[in-house]
Amino acid sequence: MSEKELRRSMAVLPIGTVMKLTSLTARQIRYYEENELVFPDRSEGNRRLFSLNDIDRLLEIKDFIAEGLNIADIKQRFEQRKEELKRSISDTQMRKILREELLQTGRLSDDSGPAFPIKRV
DNA sequence: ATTCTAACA
DNA sequence: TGTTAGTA
Repeated sequence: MSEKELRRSMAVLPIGTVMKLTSLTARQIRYYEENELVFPDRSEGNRRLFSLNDIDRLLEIKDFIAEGLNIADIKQRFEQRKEELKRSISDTQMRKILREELLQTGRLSDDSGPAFPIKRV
């Protein structure tokens, strides 16, 4: 995972900050957590801590609600996206395996090397 | 001052 | 969803 992604997934924001950033009430934010739409961490004092990804997640939830979707609907959308991501990752790994296989066959040029062929003596 | 849980005139 | 009480 990249350094950038790690920062986005760091849970450091208290609910008050999240309220300002999302224009959601504390009640709504806690309610969405109750229904497993978001999963903030907890501090030692049992305070909720949100990450930037959580913020994005909450903003998406806000849009879905505005479009008239209920909690169950939103859950499904997120699960659908989850499956799509799995499928995407499978493809990536598939391509990787396929590429390596073609490289061994000596057909494809290795793009991780020089942009031009190296002359052999 | 903030946030948390639980509950509802 | 709002609001309020009693805490931590």
